[in-house]
Amino acid sequence: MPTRSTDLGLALSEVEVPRGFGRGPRWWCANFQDAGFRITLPRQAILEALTNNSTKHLSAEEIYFEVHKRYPGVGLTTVYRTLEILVNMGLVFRFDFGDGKSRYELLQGPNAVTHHHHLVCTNCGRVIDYTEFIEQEKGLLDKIEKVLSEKYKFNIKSHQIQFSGLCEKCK
Amino acid sequence: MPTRSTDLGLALSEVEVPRGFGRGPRWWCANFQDAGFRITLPRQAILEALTNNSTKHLSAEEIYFEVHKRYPGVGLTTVYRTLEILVNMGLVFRFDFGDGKSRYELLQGPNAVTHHHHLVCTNCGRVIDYTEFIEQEKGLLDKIEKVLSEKYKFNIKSHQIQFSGLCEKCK
DNA sequence: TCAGTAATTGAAAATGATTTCCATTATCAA
DNA sequence: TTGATAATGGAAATCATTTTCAATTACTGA
Ligand SMILES: [Mn+2]
Ligand SMILES: [Mn+2]
Ligand SMILES: [Zn+2]
Ligand SMILES: [Zn+2]
Repeated sequence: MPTRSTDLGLALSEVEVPRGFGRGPRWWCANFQDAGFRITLPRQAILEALTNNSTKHLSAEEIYFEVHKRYPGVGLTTVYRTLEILVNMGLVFRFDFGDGKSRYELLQGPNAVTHHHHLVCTNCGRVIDYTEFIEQEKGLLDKIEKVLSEKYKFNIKSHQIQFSGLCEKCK
Repeated sequence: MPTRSTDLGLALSEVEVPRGFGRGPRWWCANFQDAGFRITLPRQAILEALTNNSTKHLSAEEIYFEVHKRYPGVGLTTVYRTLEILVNMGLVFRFDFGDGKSRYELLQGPNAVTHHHHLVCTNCGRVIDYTEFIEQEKGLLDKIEKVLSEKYKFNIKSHQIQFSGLCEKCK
């Protein structure tokens, strides 16, 4: 018997030695297993949806719709639950752009978008990712983070820079 | 008759020529009048609550409680409505620190807190204002703002920098 | 391989912040 | 002082998110 398999039909060798992406192996399985969480079909589906839309800023419901196309049995509640886990594990970042719902962005994996910050239109909600000056931002923030961590005894996990205003159409 | 008075009992000379603060004259009246809004008792009460708590990060309901102490007739709905106006006028900034409710900070007036950014505990919700490196941050952000405004045709109104992590007690 | 056990799930109900409605009241220009 | 209309507050509606709970499923250990 070359590979054992789980009830999900996932070859364990894939779980243990991820190599590709997209339809293929699952780079994030180790994260789940290490944290004591199980690998389930809904969780796969949700990661897949995030991966296939890594340049967007999907809400929980939008992720649910995305998942629903291929896995109609997955519920919205599970989407919320999985997103919470992913945020806590640091694989996903949760944003609030002021439209009343949380929005999520994949931080890890081969398909993750590179480090960037945001420009948000307060009128229509449009969000632009920008990477201009990102190195300078990163340099300054690293320095600040070091000082603040020590002074305020904070264990800093992440940062966020956001500009708000009116986009071309809205101003 | 030296000064006329409004139905609110506010001497018009105070409205037109604000000079002090706290219990006294109303620096923000011009903002409301210029924007075509009326000066009302609920609005005074809300500005007063924000002014007397400018170092906190009150939610709409907390502002409502604060207002309620002195003006029990003012409703929560009006607090929400007034906050929206204040945010749009740029007198108040709306934050989301991840606890499910918006929080507000006074930006203008003699009692406003100086320009700063935030450190947020994702576990207990504690928020720390920091001003370390604020000049360097401001310098860099101004430069970035100039470039982004032009490149993306955005009319940038404000920015935000936020660090998230665990505070001393929670880590 | 397989059963036992605890984790996970989906649907429905609950929650809670914010918004909408609407009849009444108050501001303020004339 | 008065009239047009902006503003108000309470109740009801909305809507994103959370909770509940009985049924299902993944994984452990034999
Ligand atoms: Mn982004
Ligand atoms: Mn602050
Ligand atoms: Zn816009
Ligand atoms: Zn804390």
